[in-house]
Amino acid sequence: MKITSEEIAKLAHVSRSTVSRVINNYPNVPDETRKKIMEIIEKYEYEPHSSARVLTGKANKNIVLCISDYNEGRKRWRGSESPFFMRLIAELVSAANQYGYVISVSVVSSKSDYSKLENMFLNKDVTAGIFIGFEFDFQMDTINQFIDKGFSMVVIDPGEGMKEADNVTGIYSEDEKAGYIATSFLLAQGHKRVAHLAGDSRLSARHRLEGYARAMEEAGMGRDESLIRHGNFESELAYKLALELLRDEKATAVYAANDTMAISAMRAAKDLGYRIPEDIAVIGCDYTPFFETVGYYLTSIKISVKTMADMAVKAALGLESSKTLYCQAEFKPGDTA
Amino acid sequence: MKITSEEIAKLAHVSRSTVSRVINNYPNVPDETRKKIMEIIEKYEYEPHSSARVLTGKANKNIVLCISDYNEGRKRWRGSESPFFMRLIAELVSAANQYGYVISVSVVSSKSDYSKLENMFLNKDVTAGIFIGFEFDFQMDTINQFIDKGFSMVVIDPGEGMKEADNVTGIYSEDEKAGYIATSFLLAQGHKRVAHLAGDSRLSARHRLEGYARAMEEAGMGRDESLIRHGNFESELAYKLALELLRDEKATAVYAANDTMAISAMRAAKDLGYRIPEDIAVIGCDYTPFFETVGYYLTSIKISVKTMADMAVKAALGLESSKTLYCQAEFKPGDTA
DNA sequence: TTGTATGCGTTATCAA
DNA sequence: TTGATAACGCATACAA
Repeated sequence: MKITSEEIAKLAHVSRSTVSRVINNYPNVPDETRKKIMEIIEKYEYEPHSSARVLTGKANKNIVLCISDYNEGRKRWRGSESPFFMRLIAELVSAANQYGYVISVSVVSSKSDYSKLENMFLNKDVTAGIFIGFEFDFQMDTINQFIDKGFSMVVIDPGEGMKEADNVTGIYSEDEKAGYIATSFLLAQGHKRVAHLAGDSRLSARHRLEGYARAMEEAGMGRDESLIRHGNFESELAYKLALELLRDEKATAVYAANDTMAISAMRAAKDLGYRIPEDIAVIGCDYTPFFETVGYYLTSIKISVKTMADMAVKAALGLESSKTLYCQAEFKPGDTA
Repeated sequence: MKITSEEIAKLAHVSRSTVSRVINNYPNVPDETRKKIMEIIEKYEYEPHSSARVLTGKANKNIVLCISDYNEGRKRWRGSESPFFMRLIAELVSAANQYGYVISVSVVSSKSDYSKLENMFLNKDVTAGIFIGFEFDFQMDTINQFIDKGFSMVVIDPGEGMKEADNVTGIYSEDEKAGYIATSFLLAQGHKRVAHLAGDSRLSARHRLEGYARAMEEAGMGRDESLIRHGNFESELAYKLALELLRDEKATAVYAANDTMAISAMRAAKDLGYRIPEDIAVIGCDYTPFFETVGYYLTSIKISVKTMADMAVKAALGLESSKTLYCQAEFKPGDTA
C-alpha cells in the first residue's frame, strides 16, 4: 500500500492538516516545520492520493483529449490515417507530460460518448479538455453546448461559429498567410498559371484558399476558378484533380492545401511525364517530416505542430490569457519548387 | 452539480446502499426494486462519481498506455515517427473506448516518470497498463520490476527475459512466420538470391530474420550472410544497405523487416535503374495502408494492428486467460513482388 | 431484503 | 501557527 498523509503526519509529529498545508503550499506554516515535513515526504516518496483529492474538489492532473469521430456508427476513427493528426496527438502527450499532466484520449461520436465526457468534467476527473477534429461548422453546436456548461476547454482549428467565452480558447493556424506565402513564392519564380488544390469545407481550407486568391489578385492574375479544384485533404481525389489541373500544362505550379495532396499532385505530374520542379512546381502545406522517410522532399509551408501542442496545453492549464491563439506558418524549402 | 446516489435513493424511496447494489449488480435485490431504481438512474443519467468509487477500492475505468522513451534527457518521444506505433495507439484507443474504458497516455523515460506511473497503479487510478516500446532486452528489468509489484499489465512485443506471472500477459506477432512466408513467396517466384533487410536487435527483428533463414535453408539455399544486412527499421540506413544488396544484381529480391525499409529498398532499386517487380522484387512487413496514399502499393506481410490492440485491451481487462498471445501474420498482395 | 454505520485519503472550516 | 472535525460520494460489513 501507499503511504498516506496520516502516516507522514505521525512521522513528523504534526497533524494531517499541517501536512496538507505543506503539500498545497499554504503560507501559514513556518519554514522550519515545512522543511521537516518536506524531508519526510521526500524520503517516503509520498504523493497525495489523486482520487481523494478530487473528492474534495480539486481537479485531477488530467487533460482529456477529445477527438471527434463523425463517422456515424462505427467507433473506429480515422485519425490514424492523418499524419498531421497523429503528430498533433504525439506532441500533445509530450507537452502535457512536461507539465506533469497525463492525457486521456477519448474519441467521441455517439451521444453516450458526450455524456461520458460530460461526466468526466463534472467529476473533476479532468482539469480541461482539448478538442480536435471539430473543424466543421456543423460540429460547433456540440462544442458550444460544452462551452455553455462552463467546462474549461481548448479547441484546435475550430469551425465557424464557436462562441467566445472565458472558459474556451481557440487555436488557429495562420492559414491565410500560409496560402499567401506559398502562392507568392510560386509567382515570384515566374509561374503564371498557379493552381490550387483546395481542402474541404473546413475553415482552415477556406483560409488557405483565401490566401492563395489574395496572392493571385495582388499579382494581377485575378481569380481564375478553373485553376482551383476542391478536394478533401486526401490523396485519391487529389490525384484526379491534379491530373485535370496539369494536363496540357493548364497549370505549371500547384499549391496544395496539405502535404498529402501535394504528393498526389507530384505523382500526377510524374505520370503525365513532367519533371519536378523543372516543368511543374509543387508546394504543400503543414510540412510533414515523415514524408521525407519515403523519399518526398516536399517544399511546404510549415505549421509547427509542436508549438501548437504546447499552446494547447498551456491554454488548457490556464497559462495563456489570450482566448484566441495563432500558430505561425512559415516557408519550408524543399526539392519541389 | 452532478446527482449523487443519495438523491437517487431519496427519489426511489430506498437507501444509498440499495442504489449501490443495483449499480454494482448485486444479486440480493428483487427485480421490481431494481427496475424502479434503474428507471430513476436512467432518467437522471446518474453515474457514480469515479473518484469516490476509487476511494473505496474499486479501480478506475482507465487503462494507462505506457510508451517507452529511451531517448535519455529529452522528453519528446519518437513514436510519431513510426507509423506502426501511431496506428497501434489509435487502435488501442478505439478498442478501449469500445469497452467503456479511457486510455491515458504516459511516456516514460526518467525515473520520476516511473514513480508517477507506480502511483497511478497504487492509487487504483488505472485498471491496468499496456506497455509498448519496451522491445529491447535491456528494458526488461524495468518491466520485470513492475511485474513484481503485482500491477496488472500487458506488454506488446516484449524483449527477451520478461518474467512469467499471473499479472502480465505478453502479446507477440507471428514474426518468425512472417519472415518465412515472405521469403518462401519470393523463392517460389523463382528468385535465387533473396536478401533480407533485417531490423535491429529487438526480438521481433530477430524472429523475422529467423523465419527468413529457415525458408532459405529449407529451399536449399543455405544461409548466406552476405545477403543479410542489419538495419534499424528506419529509412535512411535501409536505403544505404539496399544499395549494397542490389548493386550488380547481387540480390534480385528483398524481404525487409518492415515497410519503411521496404520502401527504401524500392527507392534504391529504382535509383539503380531496376524495375519493380520485373527486375527486383520487394516484400515488406507489417502492412501499413498509409503508404498507399503516397503511391506505394507494397507487397507485405500483414500484422493486424487492430487485432493486436483488441487483444491487448481484452487482456488488460482480464478477459483473456492465456498469458501469451500471438497476433497472426498473413500474406498481403501488392505490386512489388 | 434492506438500512445503518464506517471507512477510503484528502482538503477546508473552525476553534484553540 | 496548529489541531480536531466535517465533508466529499461511494461501497461494504453488519445489523435488522
